[in-house]
Amino acid sequence: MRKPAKDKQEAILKTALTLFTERGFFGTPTSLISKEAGVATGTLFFYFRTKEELIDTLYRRIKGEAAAAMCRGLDKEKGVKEKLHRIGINAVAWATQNPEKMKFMEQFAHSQFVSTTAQEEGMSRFLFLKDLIREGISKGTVKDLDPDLAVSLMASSISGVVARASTAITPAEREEIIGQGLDFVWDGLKA
Amino acid sequence: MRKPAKDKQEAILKTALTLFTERGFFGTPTSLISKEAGVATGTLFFYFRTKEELIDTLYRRIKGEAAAAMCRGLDKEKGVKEKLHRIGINAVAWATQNPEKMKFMEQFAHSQFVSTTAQEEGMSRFLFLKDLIREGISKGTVKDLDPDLAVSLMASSISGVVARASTAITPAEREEIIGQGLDFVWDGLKA
Amino acid sequence: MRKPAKDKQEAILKTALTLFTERGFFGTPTSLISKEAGVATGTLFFYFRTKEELIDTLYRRIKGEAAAAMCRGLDKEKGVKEKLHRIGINAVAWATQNPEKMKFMEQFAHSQFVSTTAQEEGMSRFLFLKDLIREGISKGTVKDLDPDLAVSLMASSISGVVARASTAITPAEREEIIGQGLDFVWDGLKA
Amino acid sequence: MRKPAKDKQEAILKTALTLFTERGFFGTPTSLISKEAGVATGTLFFYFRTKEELIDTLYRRIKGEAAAAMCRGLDKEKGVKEKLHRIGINAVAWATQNPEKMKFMEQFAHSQFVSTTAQEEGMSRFLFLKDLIREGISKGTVKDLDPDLAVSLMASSISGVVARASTAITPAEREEIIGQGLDFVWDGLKA
DNA sequence: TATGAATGAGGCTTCATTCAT
DNA sequence: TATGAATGAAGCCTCATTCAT
Repeated sequence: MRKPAKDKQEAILKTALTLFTERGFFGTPTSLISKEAGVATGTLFFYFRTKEELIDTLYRRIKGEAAAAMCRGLDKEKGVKEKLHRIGINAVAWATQNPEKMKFMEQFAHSQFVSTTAQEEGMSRFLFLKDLIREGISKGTVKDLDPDLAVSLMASSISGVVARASTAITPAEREEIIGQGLDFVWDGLKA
Repeated sequence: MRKPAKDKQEAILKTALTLFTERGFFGTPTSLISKEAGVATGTLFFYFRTKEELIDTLYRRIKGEAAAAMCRGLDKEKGVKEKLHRIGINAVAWATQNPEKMKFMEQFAHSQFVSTTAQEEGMSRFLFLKDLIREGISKGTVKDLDPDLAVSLMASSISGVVARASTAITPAEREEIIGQGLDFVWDGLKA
Repeated sequence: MRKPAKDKQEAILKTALTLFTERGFFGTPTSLISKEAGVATGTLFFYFRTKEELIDTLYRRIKGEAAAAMCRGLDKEKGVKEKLHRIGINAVAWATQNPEKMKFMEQFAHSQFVSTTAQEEGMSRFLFLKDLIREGISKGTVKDLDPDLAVSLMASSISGVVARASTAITPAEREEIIGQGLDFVWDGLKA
Repeated sequence: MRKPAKDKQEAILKTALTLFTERGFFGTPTSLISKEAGVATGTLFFYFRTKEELIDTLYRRIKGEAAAAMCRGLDKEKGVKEKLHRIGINAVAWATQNPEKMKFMEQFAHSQFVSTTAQEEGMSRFLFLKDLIREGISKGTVKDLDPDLAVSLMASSISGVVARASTAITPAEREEIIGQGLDFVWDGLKA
């Protein structure tokens, strides 16, 4: 029964994500991860040399997933405004549908001590956003502001929207909140 | 030799703030805090029953300081727009001038496992902001959006501005960034 | 009852010596040392940062003791022969009376991986032996051989004597063995 | 592709010898041995039931080799003196030419916790030496000393010679050292 | 108030060994 | 014969916390 290769690795990653978001990186012993994942302690360290490597791997995966989700259907949009809007919708949708992953990423971003390599590597995936902002500025659709600031503001605003949206009671209310949030961002950016 | 009592407590708090922002809550042993603060290990636990209590105390203090800083000169402003602008300026100024404290608060906000009591208590200090937003909406100066969302967006945007501002090289550049950031917020909120 | 300072440190060193000689460095968990010494696990690491540091400390101590024992009464002897003889007697006597310490040192000397610093430092204590050999050579009492070789041969021969002496049944037999061993060394060295 | 079977077993033994002398028994994980030997972890345990058995096998082999080397050309020598001298030359030559194996044997001899069976079995190969000493004593060529002591002294002296010889810089220097060492032994033993 | 030696639960990681293939 | 993923006991060490002084 040693067939389903990598099955255990997946189980570990999945369990780790849940536990980390529930209890934090430091509140989650590796022993608990392996127990909940149904594998031996040694198995975790067979797939990930250290706890930190496990966290990093998780981060890279999720960051990739998020980046992919944000770009979904992006090529169908023509104007900068539409593209930014689509990105916003995608981002908020992904974050709302994957609250654990969102929480994980925020925890990661704000934790000292965890590998900065992964942090920087993750950022590189969002360079296209900066380019989009630049394009908007040159076309006169977007205000003439610092592109890095614009990216930073978009990211943090989405965070803010998601935080509020997650306390919404009805789906309708949540939709409403999300719509208002995206308007805020666009009104803040447009020329 | 006539050191005012509580001197050591202050030393502990000050040292803890620095170490926590440098190394994170979990990367900072209490033994290191006491050593760097120049007191014995036991002394720390004389003033704070647990490490968590030390963190909480620090949080409450800083949150109070931040709230006070945000309100500075607020009564001199008349309109809602002016008031919101002043709050924004104050907030960004405080965060920029107290990067350690800002970093501490963000770390605190995103760490599971640390007391939620302090977290909620801290939030209560910002209720006045919500009232201000409501006032703006009723007067027609501010968009008709969910007040909680507005507060959340303001807070996260300020975070975004500060993150970008902290990478600015010249003071002039920083001022520029801050100005653009505040414009973003207001344009996003105004009716 | 926290008075007898350093008492626990001594207990740890003493227990460690016994256990290391009985079970080897690697066959002796630090947890066993602390248990047998009647202290908490943490206490061991309060006095010695690592297991290796404990081993090193023990080594340095014992090496110092051995060196001191070898020199006992040395100034009363006049000729080189008498001095070498006294050193031999002292060395064998010490080793025979401190079998644990002797075993510890041999184990240490032959274990890879343990700090070489202590090993070299220990050697320096025996430089006087080399000088004595040199003196004997120049006076024509000792054969003209390489002084380093002579020191090495003395040390290893003493090891050989002790190994055999430790299997002696009666004290008289042991004395006989020791006498023969010392004769061997001197006959091997004399001009 | 027609590799003679047992090829892997040889590779394991060879690699193990090198690693053990470089890093010690406990500093060498079986996983490292198999990796360096180019075989799977399981393969090592196919040929040797336990790590200890691997060490024992290595020990027995090397001890046999050493014993054989010591006896080389022994039947051509007539007198006891000549025989002892030949043994000495052979022993030192073997040890000098096989430093890894020598180091391995010394490490083995001084490590507690490793099987004593092999240790005793190995000793039995050197009984002929004791007989030779006895013969020398009865013929009046060798001092009248305890034969066990004599064997012990010869073994340890050879160890001492090798230790010093291994730090020699030129081959000529080494030859010189070895010659002096053998003289020491004989002068120490002769009647 | 202040000290710092002492505690011990618990964390991360290693590694000899097994076993299904 | 040979593989290597999987196991889990056990090791070293950390660190929040206590308490006698």
